[in-house]
Amino acid sequence: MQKVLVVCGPTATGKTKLALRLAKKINGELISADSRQVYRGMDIGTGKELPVNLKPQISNLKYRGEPIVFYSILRVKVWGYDLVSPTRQFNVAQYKRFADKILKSIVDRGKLPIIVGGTGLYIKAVVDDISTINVPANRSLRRSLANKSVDELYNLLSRFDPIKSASLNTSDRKNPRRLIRAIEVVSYGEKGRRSLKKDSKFDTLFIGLTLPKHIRNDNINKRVHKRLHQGIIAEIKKLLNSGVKWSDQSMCSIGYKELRGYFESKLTLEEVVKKWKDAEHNYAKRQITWFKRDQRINWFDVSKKDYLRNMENMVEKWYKS
RNA sequence: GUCGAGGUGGCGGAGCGGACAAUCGCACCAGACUGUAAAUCUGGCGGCCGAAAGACCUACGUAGGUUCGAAUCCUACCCUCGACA
Repeated sequence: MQKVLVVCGPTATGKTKLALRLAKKINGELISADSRQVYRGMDIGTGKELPVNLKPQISNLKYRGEPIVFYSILRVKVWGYDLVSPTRQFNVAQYKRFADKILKSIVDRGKLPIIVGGTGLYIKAVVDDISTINVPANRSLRRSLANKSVDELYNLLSRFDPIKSASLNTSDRKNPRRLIRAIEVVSYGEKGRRSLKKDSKFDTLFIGLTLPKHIRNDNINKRVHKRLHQGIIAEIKKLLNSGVKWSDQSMCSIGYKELRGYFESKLTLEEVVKKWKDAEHNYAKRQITWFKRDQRINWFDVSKKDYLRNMENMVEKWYKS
């Protein structure tokens, strides 16, 4: 069975660095599972591990008619950066199509695919698949539903798909985005749903990286300042000048959306930095909540002395088996 | 020093005699998640007991007072801010 290594966990734990190290050791290539690093020109704020002046290389693979680029970092190929323009929408389905293709290509070349990132849903889509992933967005439906209250949406869903509506938890019942998506899925009809195979087609090893909260938050705070020094403000200026709008999906990324208040002179840099840090802390928490549920993940506390040796032992043992 | 505004939970900020342990936002804690996922959404959030209902305690600058009852009214004092000196 095809082996796939997954390196996941909350932000600011050093996933990419670790994955690069492992890739060198066991001849792997990285596939970034990160919903923001897909955007071109958003480098500093999304934390792409790019050495200065490193240029992307063009592969012979295509995605939506365009050649897929990759970066060669420490002689390891890294895929998943710079997939689309930041003026575009992006979603799991697109990611899945891209990742499946790259994964196959890595395997074909006899290398080990290493999926690395903090976007749990993206990892899930590749490793476990998502049954309704092929139901496309229905713009006009979404538009017509946009102003409805959650109760109206819920009632609508109940009418079309009572089983689905009854199965929703109290949180999702009040989540307009999910309700609209659920309606979108029913209205697409049965052809949109496919049953998933119970058994994964991969032999997957999950490595999860953690840090005690105070260290993690400290890392995050330092990283915020680092990114400011690296020039995220200039990066945003450049994006705006090139036609990216604050309302674009890409710009609602942490770091960017907080800086908006500063750009519009509504907040001081200090206030913005505080918000930015808070947003990162909250994000890390959400990631932890997501990943915690996955029993397959082998967790390693990065602040512990022997974590590297223990983890590498585990990976090597799995790799050779 | 005088005049004016104000002092409320970790912070911002409502409340201005009973329905107030105190709207709401932030932070914080916990959770959800199947095409926006760095998104979106849910619950909790003074203390103590409790599964819960609920009880009790301590709280709206400090000290008194009025009242059956005060974060809300009165008095004095302390502090902050603005204006005038």
